Amino acid sequence: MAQPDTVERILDAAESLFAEKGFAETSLRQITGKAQVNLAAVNYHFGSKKSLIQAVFARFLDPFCASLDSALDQHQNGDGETITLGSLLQLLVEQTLVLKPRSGHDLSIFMRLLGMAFTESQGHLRRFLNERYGTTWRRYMGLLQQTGPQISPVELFWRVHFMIGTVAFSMSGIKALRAISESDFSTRVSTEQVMRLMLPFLAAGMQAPGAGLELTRQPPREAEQTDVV
Amino acid sequence: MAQPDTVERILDAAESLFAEKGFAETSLRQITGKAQVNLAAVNYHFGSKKSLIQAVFARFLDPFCASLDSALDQHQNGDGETITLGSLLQLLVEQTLVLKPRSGHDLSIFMRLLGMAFTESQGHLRRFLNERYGTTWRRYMGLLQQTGPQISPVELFWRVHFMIGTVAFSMSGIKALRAISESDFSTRVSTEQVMRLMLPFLAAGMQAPGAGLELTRQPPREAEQTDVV
DNA sequence: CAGAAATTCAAACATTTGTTTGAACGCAAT
DNA sequence: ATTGCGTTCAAACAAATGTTTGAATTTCTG
Repeated sequence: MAQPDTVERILDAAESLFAEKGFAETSLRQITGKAQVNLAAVNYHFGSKKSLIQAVFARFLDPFCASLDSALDQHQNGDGETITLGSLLQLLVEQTLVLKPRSGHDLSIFMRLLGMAFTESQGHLRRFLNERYGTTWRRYMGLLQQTGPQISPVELFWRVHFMIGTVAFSMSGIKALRAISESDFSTRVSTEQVMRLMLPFLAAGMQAPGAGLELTRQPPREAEQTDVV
Repeated sequence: MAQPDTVERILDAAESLFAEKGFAETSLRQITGKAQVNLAAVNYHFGSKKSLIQAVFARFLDPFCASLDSALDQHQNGDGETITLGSLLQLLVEQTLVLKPRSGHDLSIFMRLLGMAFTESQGHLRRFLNERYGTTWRRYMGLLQQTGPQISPVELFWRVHFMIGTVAFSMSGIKALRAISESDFSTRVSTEQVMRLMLPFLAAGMQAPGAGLELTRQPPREAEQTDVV
């Protein structure tokens, strides 16, 4: 290796560009340009643009899920302490904040990418993430259900995604939103402050009484290209 | 005009394709293919792909904002009745549901596009929407503030966007999410049911006590390419 | 019906995209 | 020094994209 890790520089550039403009709107030439490496470097080191996208996610989701998993281990061995919804959410926030240290890593980039993982069409991404992090995710959801909230599993499932939506969306547009917020209220807010503003909103939402909706169980339909997360 | 409105067919195809795959990932050839019109028709009728994107938004935001505006008129003339946060939200939901009637218009498409309007990089879109619907939007935000919630204007501002995030995100991935929900719980939920599940979550979140954050007023920074919504 | 205007169409255009190629380079080990 | 290997580089490639063109066709109008 000649330059201080070409691979890392590509990942850095790709990460921030993806978060800023999306996958399709970001060209390899922009990435290699920003990273100051040769155009062919991406295909040499990663094989393809798709693989690069997956690598970007793997770089922060690998440590995140590992760290979350062990934190869950530790939490479950808390000698009989009942696991509460609050503690599970708190744990998630902690793991998220711990992750930050890497150089210019604004928390918003992390969240933005996470949101894109759900939103974007990119079928290959969803498959990749599901294969690689599905078990951790399902474990967390399972624990969440075990806290015995006053709502049904289905409603809990949706509420978790409502929560993700709030976070992902706010962090997605945070740059533009912050600009409006500033110009309208002459008040500057940091990414962390926005997250802190989010907490009471989310907590209240999660603990709200159920919708009392009659959700009738039905036999699953014939498989219909269920490209599940 | 020869075929049953080429323009309309293009808009229909573009709308559903955009909602499904995003702007950049949708090519004019896919659109014209689905609409069964000639490739050149888009540039002939709309001028460019950008203009087509704006036209797609205008088609449902024009009536929506007009209808919302008059509903606000009517609401404000409610002989002294105090406007509550609840009534304002309720009003928004009503206007949204009224909009549905057009043919195959799943509510999710509407919401998905709305979310994309905030999220996507597409600078031209944000400018277009701000110019065209900014006043209605600011009016609504103003009324929301006048309901005198227990939180600061800044926090209210962010909460509204948290709310939008919940809706937009859930509706964005609703197809995939619904698939998971079905396979995990053998329970089928409609788009409207998801929205109804959302209500208690959102209501509780909006009415939650403030974060109690010290947000210090600061002089606005030098204009920094503030490409505001 | 005839002419004009509007629309559709197939073909081509110029760019941009991701990817591949083969030579040049750098640096370790023999 | 020379060999071998991993890496970088400039150049080119095929495919796809948005757009334009000019003739053909349809629709409207006088």
